[in-house]
Amino acid sequence: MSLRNAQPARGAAPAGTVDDLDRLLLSLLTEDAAVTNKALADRLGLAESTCAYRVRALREAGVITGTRAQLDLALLGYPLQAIVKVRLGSHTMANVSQLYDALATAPGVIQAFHLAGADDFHLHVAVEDAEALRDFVLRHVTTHRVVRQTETHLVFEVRRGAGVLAGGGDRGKR
Amino acid sequence: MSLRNAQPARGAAPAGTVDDLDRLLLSLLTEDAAVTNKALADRLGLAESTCAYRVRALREAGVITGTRAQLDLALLGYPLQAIVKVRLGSHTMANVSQLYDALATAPGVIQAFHLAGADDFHLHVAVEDAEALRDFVLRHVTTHRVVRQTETHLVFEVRRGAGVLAGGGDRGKR
DNA sequence: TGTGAAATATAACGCTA
DNA sequence: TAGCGTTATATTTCACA
Repeated sequence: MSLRNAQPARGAAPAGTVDDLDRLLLSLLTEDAAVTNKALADRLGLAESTCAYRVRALREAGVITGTRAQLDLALLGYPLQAIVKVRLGSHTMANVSQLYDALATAPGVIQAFHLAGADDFHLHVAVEDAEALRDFVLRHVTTHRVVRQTETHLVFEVRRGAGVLAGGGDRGKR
Repeated sequence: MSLRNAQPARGAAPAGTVDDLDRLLLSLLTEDAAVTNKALADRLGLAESTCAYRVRALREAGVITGTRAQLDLALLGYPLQAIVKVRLGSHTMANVSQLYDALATAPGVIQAFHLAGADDFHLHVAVEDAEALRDFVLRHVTTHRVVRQTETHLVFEVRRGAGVLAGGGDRGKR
């Protein structure tokens, strides 16, 4: 079980299998990646060595891509968040990918979504105040010639969702 | 400087001040929260004790709200992502907050945005396939009576943005 | 799975500028 | 007051049995 075998074992899934225990583990790590291995092992009823082994395997398999610190943006002086919808006038490959690069690296952008549909991109941004928001759009979005239209919506609140591991193991059995 | 004083010092900002060094620190921790204190200190040219001190202070001040493991959703079996726009028919406080709770805890939801504008919520979801996406919308969104309309858009790609700390210290000087 | 050695983190201290 | 270096203690990690 689990993804210890990167080599195509018998009838296993291509990139290794993640079992329910792994899912529980991942679920706990997405809540708080700073938990000690001991605490993790205790909560799952595993030996510490086994627990550490599984976590390392998940990391090496690429399932865990990294761990990041979460910041309180308001405390940092960026209390205003918005979604900026971006529509292009031209959709050549070069245009799109170049703009995507520029948008994703613009200061204040938390996440950049490349979408199918009328909106090409959704930018989730955090800024100091309304003026900074206007500046952001004018400076980093509408300056690009390919951008035909933008629409900015205030974000009242963002919540982390339950994620794909919700339920703790009853999903993914298809 | 920095946020050692939670008490309202002279003309300082309410919750303490975050200086450029703190911002650099935070920037590194948002990239990889698993770095050792020693590595952090080395990279910033700080003494380990000082570095640990500042990180702890940032944590206690609430600037760092936690650390989370990032997962490769595709590897986990959820290769399809979408933005589900949700519009309500009624906007009473109770309706909105109750629905928000339900949406944010629905399995598959990565993030839930509560927005100003025509769309009340944007849900960023990850699912197994197109069928699961349809099921998600029918089961967890349109079932709620207050939901008047939904619109689902495929996500081609999501990128982490530069964040508010981009530039490493030249921002926030207003 | 359990164990033990090496590495690391934490907290407290005095000292300096 | 912020930073530094040191200490002692607790904890973690890693390789191996």
